Amino acid sequence: MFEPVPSKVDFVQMERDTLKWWEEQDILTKYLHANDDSATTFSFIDGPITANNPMGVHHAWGRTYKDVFQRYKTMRGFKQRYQNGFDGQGLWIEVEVEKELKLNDKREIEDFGIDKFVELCKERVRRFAAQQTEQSIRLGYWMEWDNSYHTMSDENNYTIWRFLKVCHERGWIYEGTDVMPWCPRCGTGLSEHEIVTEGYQEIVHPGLYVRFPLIGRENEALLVWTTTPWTLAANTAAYVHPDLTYAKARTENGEVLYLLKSRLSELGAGHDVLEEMPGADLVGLRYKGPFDELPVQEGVDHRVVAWKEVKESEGTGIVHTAPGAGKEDFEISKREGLAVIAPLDDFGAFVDGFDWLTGKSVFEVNELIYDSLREKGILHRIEQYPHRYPVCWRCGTELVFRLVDEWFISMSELRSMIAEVAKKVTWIPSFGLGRELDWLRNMDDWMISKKRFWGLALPIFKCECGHFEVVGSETELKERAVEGLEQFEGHSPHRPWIDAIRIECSRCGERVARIKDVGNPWLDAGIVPFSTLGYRHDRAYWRQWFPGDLITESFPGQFRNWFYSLLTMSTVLENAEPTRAIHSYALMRDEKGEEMHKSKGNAIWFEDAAERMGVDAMRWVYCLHNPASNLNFGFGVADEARRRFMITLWNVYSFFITYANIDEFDPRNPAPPVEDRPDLDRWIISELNSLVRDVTRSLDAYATDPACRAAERFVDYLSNWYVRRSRRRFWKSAADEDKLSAHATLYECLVTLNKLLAPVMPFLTESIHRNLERRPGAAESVHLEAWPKENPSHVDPALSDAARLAMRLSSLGRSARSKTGLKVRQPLQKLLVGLRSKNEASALEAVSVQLLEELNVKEVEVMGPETEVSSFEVRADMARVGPKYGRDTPKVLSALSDADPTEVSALVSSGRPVPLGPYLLGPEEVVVNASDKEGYSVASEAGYTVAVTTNVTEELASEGSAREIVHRIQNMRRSAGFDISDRIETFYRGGAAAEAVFEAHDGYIRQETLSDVLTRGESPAAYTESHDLGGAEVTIGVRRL
RNA sequence: GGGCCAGUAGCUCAGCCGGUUAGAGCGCAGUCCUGAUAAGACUGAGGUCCGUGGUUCGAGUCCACGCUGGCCCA
Repeated sequence: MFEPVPSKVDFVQMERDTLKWWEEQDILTKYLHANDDSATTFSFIDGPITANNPMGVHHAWGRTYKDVFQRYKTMRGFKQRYQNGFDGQGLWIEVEVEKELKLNDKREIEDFGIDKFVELCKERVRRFAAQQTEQSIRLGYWMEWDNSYHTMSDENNYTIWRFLKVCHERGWIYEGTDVMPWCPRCGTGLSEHEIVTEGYQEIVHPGLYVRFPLIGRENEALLVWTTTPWTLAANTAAYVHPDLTYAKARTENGEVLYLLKSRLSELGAGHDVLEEMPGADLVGLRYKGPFDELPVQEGVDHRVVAWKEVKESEGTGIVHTAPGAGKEDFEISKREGLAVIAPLDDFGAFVDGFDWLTGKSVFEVNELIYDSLREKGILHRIEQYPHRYPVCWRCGTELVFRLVDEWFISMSELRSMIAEVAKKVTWIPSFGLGRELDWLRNMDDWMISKKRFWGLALPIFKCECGHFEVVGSETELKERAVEGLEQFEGHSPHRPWIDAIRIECSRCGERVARIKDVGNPWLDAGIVPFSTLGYRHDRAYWRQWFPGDLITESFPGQFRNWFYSLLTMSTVLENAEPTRAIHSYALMRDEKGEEMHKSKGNAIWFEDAAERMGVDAMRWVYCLHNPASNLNFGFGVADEARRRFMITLWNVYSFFITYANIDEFDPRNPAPPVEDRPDLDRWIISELNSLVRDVTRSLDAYATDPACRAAERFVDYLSNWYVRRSRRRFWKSAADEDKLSAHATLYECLVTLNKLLAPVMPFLTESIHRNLERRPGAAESVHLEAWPKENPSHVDPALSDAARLAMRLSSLGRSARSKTGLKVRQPLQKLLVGLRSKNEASALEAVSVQLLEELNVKEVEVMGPETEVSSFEVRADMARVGPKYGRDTPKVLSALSDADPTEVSALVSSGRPVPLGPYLLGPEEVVVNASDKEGYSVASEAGYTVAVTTNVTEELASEGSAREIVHRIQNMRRSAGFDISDRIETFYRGGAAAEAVFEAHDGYIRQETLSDVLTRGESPAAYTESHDLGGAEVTIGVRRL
């Protein structure tokens, strides 16, 4: 006996129960070790999740993929590592800890104590790692949770040292001066990766028009435009576009100004153009700078320089430049030999040499700058200028561009090496490779340093003498250390403890400290295929698991972040691909397709989602989706998944259990051989085996969506055709071979389907498995079962075709019937079927009984020429005609359209070829649709035609009434609260016509309603109702026997 | 300015190797069925498959050039 299954189900409660059962039975441990002795391995490398906040539903999406692929491979018998990872070093952690401590900037962190601060960072990571672990378990994500790796681990950090050492040995590490985007609050530079991700906001800045008086041209000035007033203090040059036309114009108040001709409107009305010239004519002119009185400006030669990127669409076409405060400006300054003035310190305040500006923040000097310009009489105008401007992606502070010393890995040699490695990876979706290569072509050298506290301690020791060294391991550090080892001992290789170490400069012998910088966090994640696989200590183990078989991560961003760092580090260390396949997916949006934001209120918390929609539904939505496109996620779509798929599946399962229990079906007994079962059974078994094949192929290719779509189609077949068509086989009283066959077939379908679904919906399938699978040798958990194997000998395309034909004809038949307005309960005499080709006649033969039942007709007949259908449409079957006749096709088509359709259809339906001038079309090459027929209701589609007779004879009407009566009695049985299998006595009383129906169909009514006897009259002991039967009143009573 | 991706029904999306009559779900209007039932089936309305040109007997599908949107880079 199976546990009875309620038709209504609380999936969420079921998930909680299943979680508890897994825990009690320690199923996870059994799963993790299921393939310990397997010779084949599958190496999944987990991209570490940032352990800085609770997990969201977008994380759940990615973690579902990770889980699904690993579960699938487990069922396939692959040995795996199941190691989860947490990412925990870097600025994003620092920012949150700063908020918790209410610290405002780097100086306050230093006052607070770097050691305490760093410990709190570690503590935060551990806290959220624990929470994310709990959430992941709720998601049904099965990993070896007490073996998760951390990027903040010593091993991870030291392995990065090893990588940096190799880079250094190849000469790729250098310290460079560059203008970098800089966050004055965080006091650190941002790499370009960080700035492009989420770094821009719409901000209103002043658009400032300033006159730069030309030297040697009295009363003439350049009209210059800028949106960053503070940079004027560091101005050293002005750009013009050499090819554009500039104008010299006199304004109403007599000033003579130069600017782009197309921007003359900036001067307002009433100006006179004195002269026009190309920008090239202005190049080389000298001007008086706006802040020449500042000490730093002493001796600076301000001149006009050509630059082809000057835009015509904004400003004046004359761009002020401060090479110490702009990235492109700095590059041009190197080319043109311009003076470079670096105005800002770490916190965005002016450095020494700026007189009254020194010590003031860039954010507070605008008014002072305007006053000074006004005083000098060179301020022309100020306007409001809204534009997109970069902000710090962690704290939202406006960035400044600042001249700094940072550490880089040179990409000039590596670039092409990485590209070659990238090509060895299978990218899913395939455009991933193109994106990665595009990034590789365009990227600059990799800036690896960050002037912060919590992160990889860059093992670079730079001496006053200019020499620097990279330490490659903890052993080397201890060997080289000449000071500070005692303070460091017992600590992780982090600031501040590691900063105590001094080594001896191998060039000059001085004692040298580590540079203060920490590392770019993508180093932390990129080293994982080495650090977590024992690269430094156990090469044999590492070789067993490297390269990985698969990683999966959200692609926006990762091409320049994790994918990039993985490829780079693996190229440097081994010149090998870190993973054989990279699976990636797009972004999650809300149900309306808008970005999810906590502040917008449309974000969904993982816990809410898990408790309201259930994680199986969530996982199903994820897996059904094409990962290359954004996923619009919410409660509505999950609800739909539950209704459309899960409840349908559950209903089939519940149906099976109900009848299996009634019939005491025992799956341990031998089932009838498949080849002896009826067509319907062999058909669904065939579909099942095709499903096994399709799902297996899809998951082998890391594609969940085609697998899920195939499963949906199968469940639809199972529910809306197999069970629907088999119901009477389960209802009937006789326990014969046919019934056993039906039970065995449905059982096999459910058990096999359940395994196929197990990776995607681990909870529902576990619940079904535990109830359904009682056979000897079955695993206690579905997740410990072996993956089903396709049995090709059970796949029969002819059965599939026949079933599809039956479904199609049924659908057309229902369409034809619905036009008559007669209920399906009313039997009709005849069904005429027009087939697309003669070959389908045998298929029709095979399914005609199903059609009779499904459409409630007495006979089915193939439509022939003798059936007098009044009008036909004939068409060529292009899939056959096109390839056969090639360029003659148009002639064949026109000949066919000229022919008489009635004659053509007569030939076709009798299976004879159709002569069309020089051509002879085979009957299978023509498609006939019949559109109308006297006395019939017709429906036609795609070459198939179905017609039903509309005439209801007295006999048919009586039978229809009998069916109606059965229907009413069935409902009464339910209203009376009888059990499905209760036997009853039925009483009836009404007019003569109605009573005649009972008498004429006595056997049928008794059989259908489990009535042992039909009694004319009424009984007080019976549950009694009055019914209107085609205008006549009938009183019916039912009594349990 | 360069690269990548997408554009199919009101919405969200399928559509394999080109086959002439393009599908699903949701939504809308209606009908039916119901011993799987807080489901299900069917019917209907709704489509210049972004545009233009090309290849082909035949193009939603392949090619070229555009347009629009998104992402990335400059």
